[in-house]
Amino acid sequence: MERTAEHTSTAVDDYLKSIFHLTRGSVRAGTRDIADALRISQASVTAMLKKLAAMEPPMVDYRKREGVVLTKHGEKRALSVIRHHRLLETFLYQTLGYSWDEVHDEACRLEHVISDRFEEGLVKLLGNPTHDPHGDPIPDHKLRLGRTATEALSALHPGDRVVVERVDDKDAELLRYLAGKSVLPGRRILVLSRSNFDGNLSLQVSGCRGKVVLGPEIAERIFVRLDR
Amino acid sequence: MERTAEHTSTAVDDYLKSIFHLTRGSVRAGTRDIADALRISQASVTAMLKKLAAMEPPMVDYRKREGVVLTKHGEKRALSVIRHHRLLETFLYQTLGYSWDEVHDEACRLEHVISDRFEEGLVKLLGNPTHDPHGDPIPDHKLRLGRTATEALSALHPGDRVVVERVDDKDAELLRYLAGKSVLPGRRILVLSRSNFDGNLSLQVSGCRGKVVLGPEIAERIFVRLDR
DNA sequence: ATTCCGACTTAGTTGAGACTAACTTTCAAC
DNA sequence: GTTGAAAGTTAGTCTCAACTAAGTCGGAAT
Repeated sequence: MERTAEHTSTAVDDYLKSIFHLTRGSVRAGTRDIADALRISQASVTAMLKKLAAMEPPMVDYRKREGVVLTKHGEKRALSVIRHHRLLETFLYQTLGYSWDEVHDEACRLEHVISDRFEEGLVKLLGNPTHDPHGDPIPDHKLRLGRTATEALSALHPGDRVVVERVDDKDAELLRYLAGKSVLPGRRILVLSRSNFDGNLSLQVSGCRGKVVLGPEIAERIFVRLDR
Repeated sequence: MERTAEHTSTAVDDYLKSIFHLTRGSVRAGTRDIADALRISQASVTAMLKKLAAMEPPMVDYRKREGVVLTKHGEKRALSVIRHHRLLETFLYQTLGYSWDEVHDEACRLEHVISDRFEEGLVKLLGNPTHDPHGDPIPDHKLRLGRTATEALSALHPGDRVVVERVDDKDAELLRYLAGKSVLPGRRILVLSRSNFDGNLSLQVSGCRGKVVLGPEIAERIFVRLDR
């Protein structure tokens, strides 16, 4: 009902979130990468990057043909949206009984709309959680992002014992597939072998009889820490 | 993140909701009334009414200079949004610990965005509630709106004993004021007297020592049923 | 019957945020 | 060094939903 203009729009939030994720590792995000992540045209991205850079205070440092990074302000805003997103995922999973693969899309819609009061309510209800259902760390109330030293499952060798920490949450079909194989955050895994031919990993998963075989593209999206 | 186009937009939802509320009682809603309710210009309303009438299926029956009513489809949609709104208010109040006057604005933002799955989760969590914290009936899953035979407190006479059923929820300041006087849904009230001079009502409220005096504009926004 | 006011409509504009089409820059391969 | 593709930018357009300004309509009071 209330036609209250938000300080930053849904679209702006989405751009900042994408840039945040894309600039983990690489220094600057390219127009192309952002366009692909948001499934919009490159031209639209160029236009928006100019706006983000022209805001007061500026949300990004944008240089033509060199890409963007977030400014301090842009990063704060991105982390705030990510905090909302991950708190919501945790809530949907724990309180509303959503399955693992359903939480992402709903959280994407709600994250732009909830107030500080709502966030506070969730924190209290959920007991100040530190990780969402996929194992991603939830930025704290000062928007400091916890790090969990992890590596991709695909980088392991036979004999390694690890615990699943986090799974890339973008792809609902993948999540459903992995849930079927019991590859969930918290599960322990023993790497049995790796094929020299196709790179497939053969795994023993705790609480699951028989072995699980995963292709390298999938193993790259599962993050683990060493067990013990 | 996902740029999924909703079937009806936030703006459309708000128009349908307004028209629904305005056409309780009066037959057709006028452009002026809708403009005031949504705090936008008359011209904007005229433009949107044309669009709503041109939709497939049409959401309203609009006749120039005669006003609008909802069609069956428009009413279904309005009731769906109202169901979302009132379920959310109940959730915010009961589960997240919001106060009486905080729930409306937050629900107004969330109501457009939650999925059927979310609605279902709320219903299960809250035990299929029939009324929101202000006493308004929540449309059921078939979108049938329960009626509670009530009359405005302002229509009562000295000696009447009533129970507060519902309070107009639009005005957060009013809600805070009434909460301070313990005029809440469920409270019993005895009407002590009414002033011939200014129409003020003098009341005895259950669980509250001393009497409460309310002006007629306020009493018009409090709905009650007879006690016993 | 005229007048006047308020409700309503029309016409034209704006700003967000998307799009396509066409041009430029960069860079790797030859 | 030229060339060709991929990445990036510019220019112009579209839709949505708001706006203002300038009319029109209709009913009540004179």
